[in-house]
Amino acid sequence: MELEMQKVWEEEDTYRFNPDSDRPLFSIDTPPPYASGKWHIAAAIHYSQIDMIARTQRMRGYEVYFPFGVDRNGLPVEVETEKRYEIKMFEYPREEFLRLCREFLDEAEQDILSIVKRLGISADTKNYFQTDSEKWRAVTQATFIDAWNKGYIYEDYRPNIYCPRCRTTLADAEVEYKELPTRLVYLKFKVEGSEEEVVVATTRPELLPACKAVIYNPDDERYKWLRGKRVVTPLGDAIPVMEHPYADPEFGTGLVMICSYGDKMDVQLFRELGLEPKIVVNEDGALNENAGEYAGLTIQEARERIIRDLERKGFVERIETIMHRTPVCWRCKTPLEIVPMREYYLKQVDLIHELEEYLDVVRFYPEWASNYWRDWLKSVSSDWPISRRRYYATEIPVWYCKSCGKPVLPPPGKYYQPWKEDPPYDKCPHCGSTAGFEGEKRVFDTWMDSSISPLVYNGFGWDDEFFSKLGSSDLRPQGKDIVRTWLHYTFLRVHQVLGKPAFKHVWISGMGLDAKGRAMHKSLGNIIYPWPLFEKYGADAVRFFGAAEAHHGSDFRISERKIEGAYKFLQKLWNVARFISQFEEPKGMPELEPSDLWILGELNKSIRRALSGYERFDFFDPANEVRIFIWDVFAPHYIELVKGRAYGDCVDEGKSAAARWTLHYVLRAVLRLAAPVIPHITDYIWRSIYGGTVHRELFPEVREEWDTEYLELGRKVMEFNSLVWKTKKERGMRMKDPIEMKIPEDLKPFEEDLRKLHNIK
RNA sequence: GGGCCGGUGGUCUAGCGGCUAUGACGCCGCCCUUACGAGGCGGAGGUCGGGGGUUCGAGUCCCCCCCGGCCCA
Repeated sequence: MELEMQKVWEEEDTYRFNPDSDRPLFSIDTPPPYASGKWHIAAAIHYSQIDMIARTQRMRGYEVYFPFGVDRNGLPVEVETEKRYEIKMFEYPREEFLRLCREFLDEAEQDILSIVKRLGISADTKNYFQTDSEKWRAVTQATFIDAWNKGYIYEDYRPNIYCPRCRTTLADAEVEYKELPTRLVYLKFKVEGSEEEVVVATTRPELLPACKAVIYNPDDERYKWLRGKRVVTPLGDAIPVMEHPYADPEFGTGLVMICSYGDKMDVQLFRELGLEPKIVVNEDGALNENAGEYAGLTIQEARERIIRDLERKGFVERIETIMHRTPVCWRCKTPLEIVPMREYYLKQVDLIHELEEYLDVVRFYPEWASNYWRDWLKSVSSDWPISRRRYYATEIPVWYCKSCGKPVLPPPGKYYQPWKEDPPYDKCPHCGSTAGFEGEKRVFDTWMDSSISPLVYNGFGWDDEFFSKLGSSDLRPQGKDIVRTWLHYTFLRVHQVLGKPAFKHVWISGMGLDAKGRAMHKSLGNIIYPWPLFEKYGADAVRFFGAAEAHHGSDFRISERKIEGAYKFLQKLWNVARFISQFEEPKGMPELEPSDLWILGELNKSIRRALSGYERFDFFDPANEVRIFIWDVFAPHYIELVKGRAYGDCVDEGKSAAARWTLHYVLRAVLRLAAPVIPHITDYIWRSIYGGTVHRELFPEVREEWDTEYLELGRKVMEFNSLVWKTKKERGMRMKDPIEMKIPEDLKPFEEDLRKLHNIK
């Protein structure tokens, strides 16, 4: 049934976006999933929730632009490709390596697209975007050229976080921390001009050649006497002893050696203390000539060697093994180094204040999720290094004049590959030389591409007319884990390009966890794949679970039990619809009976709750409200109550019509209310009973004239029903058996329906 | 170490100072038969994360701590 619906939607293009519609436009900045590896169920649910947003907006009267894109740039695919073919990127021809990456991406992409389609996601997957397409990359480069012209780009030589394995610099956001066992080596330093010794503990003995100072905490009385003195390292260098609060008296001996560079703190201390760095680690992760006899060794080798040497010479007091919080590469988990390199930077520090103002105008769902971004803005302290020494990414569109060496940029609008192409000019604008140009070999950080998604999707740089209608996207839906990267960078970049907030609405979701509450990771082996669940329960059941399981914004645990429960609810809905479909729907509204007014009042209540949930893009209330209404109220009480009347058993035609009319009215309302969450079954029913598609309908409205006193009485009817059923059971009677019962005075209006239902004499 | 969010029976959830703490899913009995492999009736299951305090009275307000998730240092 679901597959059948999906085919119909595709054939009739149900969700086609018409930019010239007279409805207000609403555009969604769909997260482009990364095309590597297989999707787990949490990702599938995330995208179906985003789909619910799109469907909600359609039913609220918007013309919704819901594009789809696939992220194909960057490290992960390079790593996967290296693994699959057992090759090393830098030892492989660049062109050829790119081809292998593309092959891998095409496969992964198809896997994702098939899941997206199976979920019934109403995005435009026919014309999907790819972040590595010429179209997208040309826009990335155009916005870079724009930023360059506006003075946001600069190149600087400074310490960078560097992954020796991936041979690239990393942004702060790409650094992870891992507790790793490390040896803490206690080294003896001599105090200059005396025979006294002090002991310094370090996890990085191989950086001893780069050691430029030793610090202690100003509150640490043990070392006050060292103030102003110098100490001699085991390698014979005399270096100053300084006070700095960074030194933790509890760690090691309380003395810390400062080297260029062991970690980010070293970088800061070198600056603060005015020390001259001595660089000993090269870009390939090996020590250089500054390391003296250790030159040419890798960091690991140098560490072993220096420990051995120093032990032999008696400089090692002792060695402890500790758990140390080590910065590692987010992708390959290799411990990171700090290496000074020349890199391009995009300014952001100067703009933080302007971005903070957006916190007041952009609406976050849930409201408190804005804290994620607010906190990050507070802690941004350096500009964004945007160049990378990798292959599979957008090239930096710069050539350098072979004569004067100055950078020259091409005009925006085209996709450039400077490492293999000639520039679109032959004379240097700086020196006039025609000596030719050297193409830039570096590429961009992939967030440079993804951070302009709301521009690319909406036509910026490739369809001006389209873009003029849409502007930047209206809503960004995404997970909370990438606020400081994707969300932050998008606001930054769009601000630089347009001078406006990228979005009006930002929707932040929690994470789907496994049954024990852990995130799904390959390494944990706890990944739940979606296909078996689709086959057993269908996409709607999975979607319903995704909506009804937890409030928006909080993490939720995946439970097959609950998905099964959702499936049962869908069955119930199906049968309710089947029952109602046997009755003809009366044309005009007949005069309604108390029972009818009661259920319509209940319906009002449910519509109110559901719509207020939809307004917040929170599907918890809508899903649960519909379920409770159908399952606990409408089916067991109202339908039972009016069954006889609907069939027309010994009642007049008007009363029968009232029941039939109400049944259909409620069904129509409920189907529309549930359509964003469970699009397949609702449309299937809608089409077979009423014709047309439910997905082009609007949400049902509250009709206040139905907020009557029967609403309250109806609750009593439900209690009375229970009482009758219980009494019959106690007396060992069958449900159909006639019974003598007194109907409470206040339920008189319902008397006729009640008598029929319970066969009351 | 800091920030944010959260912590109510196995799971999700109502509750926003006041009766013996909701409801759902799941579980266990019994019953029934239908628009429905569904339903009806009953049942087991909770120190409301812990400890203090405010109050006549606290999941509900305040403080401290613990745990989980995410992020940062």
